[in-house]
Amino acid sequence: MIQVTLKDGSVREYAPGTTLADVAQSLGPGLFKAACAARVDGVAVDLREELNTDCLVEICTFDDPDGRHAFWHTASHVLAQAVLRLYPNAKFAIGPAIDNGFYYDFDVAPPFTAEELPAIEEEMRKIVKEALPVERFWADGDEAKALFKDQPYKLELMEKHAAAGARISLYRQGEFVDLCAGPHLLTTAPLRALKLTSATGAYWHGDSRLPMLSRIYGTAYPKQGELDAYLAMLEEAKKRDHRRLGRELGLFALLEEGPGFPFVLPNGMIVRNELLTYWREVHRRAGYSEISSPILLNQQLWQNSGHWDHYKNNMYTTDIDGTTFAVKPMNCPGGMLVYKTQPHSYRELPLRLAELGLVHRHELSGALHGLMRVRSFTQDDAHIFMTREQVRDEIIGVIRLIDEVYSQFGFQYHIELSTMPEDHMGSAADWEMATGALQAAMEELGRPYTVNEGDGAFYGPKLDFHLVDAIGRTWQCGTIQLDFQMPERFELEYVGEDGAKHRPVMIHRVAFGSIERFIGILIEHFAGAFPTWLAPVQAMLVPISENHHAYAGEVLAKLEAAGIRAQSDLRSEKMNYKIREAQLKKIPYMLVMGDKEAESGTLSVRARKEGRGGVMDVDAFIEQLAAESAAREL
RNA sequence: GCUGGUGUAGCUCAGUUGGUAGAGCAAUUGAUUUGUAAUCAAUAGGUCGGGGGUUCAAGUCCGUCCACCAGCUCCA
Repeated sequence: MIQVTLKDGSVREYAPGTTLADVAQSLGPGLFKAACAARVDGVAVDLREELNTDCLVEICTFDDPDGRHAFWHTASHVLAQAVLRLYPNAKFAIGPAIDNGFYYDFDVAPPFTAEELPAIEEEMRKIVKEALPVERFWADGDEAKALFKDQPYKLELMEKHAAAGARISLYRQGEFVDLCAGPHLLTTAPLRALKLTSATGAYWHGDSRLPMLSRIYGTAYPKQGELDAYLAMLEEAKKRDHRRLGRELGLFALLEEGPGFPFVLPNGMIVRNELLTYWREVHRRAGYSEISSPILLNQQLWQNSGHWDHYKNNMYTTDIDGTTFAVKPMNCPGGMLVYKTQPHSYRELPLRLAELGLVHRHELSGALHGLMRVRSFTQDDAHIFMTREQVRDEIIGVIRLIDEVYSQFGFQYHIELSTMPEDHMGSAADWEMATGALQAAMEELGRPYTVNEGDGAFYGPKLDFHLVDAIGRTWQCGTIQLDFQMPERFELEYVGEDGAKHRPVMIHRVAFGSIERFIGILIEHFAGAFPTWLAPVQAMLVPISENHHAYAGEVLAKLEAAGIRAQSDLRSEKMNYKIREAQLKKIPYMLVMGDKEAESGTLSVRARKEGRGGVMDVDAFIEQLAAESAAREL
C-alpha cells in the first residue's frame, strides 16, 4: 500500500502491487513535483530518492532543463553499456550530459573513429528497445571496489571522491553498473531517437600531461522528428560559419603562407573601419585618449613586466643588433611606458589611455580557428590609471561601456569572474582586494556572473564577457582586469592631494576583445547580412537594360556624393540574375531601374528589410539610407 | 602540442582492383537588352598540399613534412 500526501493535504492511496513508477505516472509532473510525503506500507520514503530522480522524462517534459539533463545522462550510460558489450576490454572513465547531448570517455586501443560509431549506435538502440529499468542502489567502499575491480578509472574516481566509509551511489541497467550520483530516467525506453556525432581524443581529467582517452559524443531526443530538427539546425548553422561567409563575401582570407595570421580583404576592411569609427566615437565620449605603442620592445622591458617569466612560451622574439626583442603579446607595457613619459597629478586621474594594439601570440597550432582564434590580432585595449578610491566607479563605468557596445549589435552575453591562478605575481592580499573590487562592482550593478576559480591573468583577476557563435560555442570577447602588480613593477606614480607620491592602480580592459574575433562573431550573428551601416556594399544598382545605364550612372554619382557605398551592375545579364547575385551577397538595398524609373527620376527599391522598399525618388532613398546608417540601426 | 580525420580547377565535388585527370557553379569571350533569386554558346583554368620512397607505371600504395577540420588542452 502506497500513500502520497499532496501539498493541499489530500492523500492518495494506491493498491498493493503498484510500483512507484506507476505512482509517478499517475500523479503527472505537476503533482509529483509538489508531493510532500509518501509512505510505503506505513514507512516514510522520499519519492524522489526512491525513484532515482526528481525529473523523470516520462513524467516531466524534455523541455525541462533537468529532464533533459537526466535524459542525456542516461543516454551516456547506454553508450557505455553498448561499448562494453561490443568491446569487453574497454575501460570506461566518465560520461556526463552536456549542453546539447552527452559524451563518454573510454580507454580502448585503437581509439574509436567515426567508423565504429554506427555499430555502437545500433547496439544502443537494442538497449533502448530492451527498455531496461534504471535502478539506483548503494554500496560500501569494498563492495564498490569489487564491482569495478577491472575498471581502473572508476577505482581512481572512488579513491578521489568518496569519503572513507561513505556509501557509494551506483546505477544499474541490465548487466551494466556505473558509479553515478544521478539523476536518471526510470528506464532506457524513452531514448528513442539517438545519434552518435563524433569520436575524438580527450585528456583524462582534462590534463594534457595525462594519457588521452577516446571520447564519443552523441545526442538523443524522445522523438525522431526532434533529433532530425536538431541535426538540421546544425546544418543550417554551418551556413553561418564565418570562415565560409568570410570567403564568400570577400571579407578576409586565411592562407597557408601565414597560419593564424589573417588577411583582411577590401570588403572586410570596410566592416572593420566602420567598427573602429564607432569604437572611437564611444571612447571619445567616455573620456578616453587614444595612443599607439610599438610592436617590438626589448627583452629588458618584458622581464620587467613579468611577461618574460610568465608568458614567454607564447611570445615571438627576434634579434636586433645583438639585443633580443619580443613582439608584443599584450599592450600593457606600452601603455605603462606612455604613462611614465611625464609626471602625473591626482587631478588627471582617472587617466584612460586607449590603444588599438596589434598583438602576436604563439598559440598552439591545434587551437587556431578562423578569425576566432588567431596568432595576430588587434585588441581594442585601454589602460586606466587611477587612485584606489576611483576603482569601483571605474569598473562600473567599463562594465556599462561594454554593455553599451554589445547592445549596439544585439548581443546576448554572460560574464565570468576569474580568480588568482597558480602562476601569478603579487601578494594574496592584493589579489583578494582586486577580486573583491570586481565582485563589488558586479553586485552594485546587480549583474549575474559565474566564477572561474584560478583562471585569472598572471597579474590580476578579471571579468570576462562571453559571446556565442553560430553553433552555440562561446568566445571570450570583452575583459576587465584589475592590476596592482604592473604599476608596482614599473614604479608608476602620481602626486596626490597631500603633495606626496602615490602608486596608481590600473585596469586593463577590452570591449570588442579582438577586432578579428568580434568580426567573426558579427558575421555569424548576422549570417553575413550586416546592418546597413556595416555593409560593405549598401546599395546595388540594377539597370534593366543598356538603355538605363546612363540613368544608373546619374544615380550612382548622387549616392556616392551622399557617402553611400553603392555599386552598379552593368553586365548584360538579366535583371533576375543581378538580383539573385545581390541577394547572395546580402546587400541591404537593390535599386531596380528601367524606363519607368528613368522617366520619373525614381527608384524601385527592393530592401532586405521589410517596410524599407517601394518606389521612391532618389533623394528620398538617400535620406532614408543615411538616417538608417547614422542611427546604426540593426 | 595531443587524438582522429581531410587535402583533386576560385568554390562544391567525381575519379573503379595503380595504366597518366573530369562535372556543375564561378571566370573570360561572343551573342542576347531582359521588370524583382540563375539567357545561350564557346574558351580558358590542375606539376592532384610539399618533397621523398615502392613500381615498367602513383591522384590512387608506404613513410615524412605542411595546412585545414572536429574535439582535448590553452586563450582575446
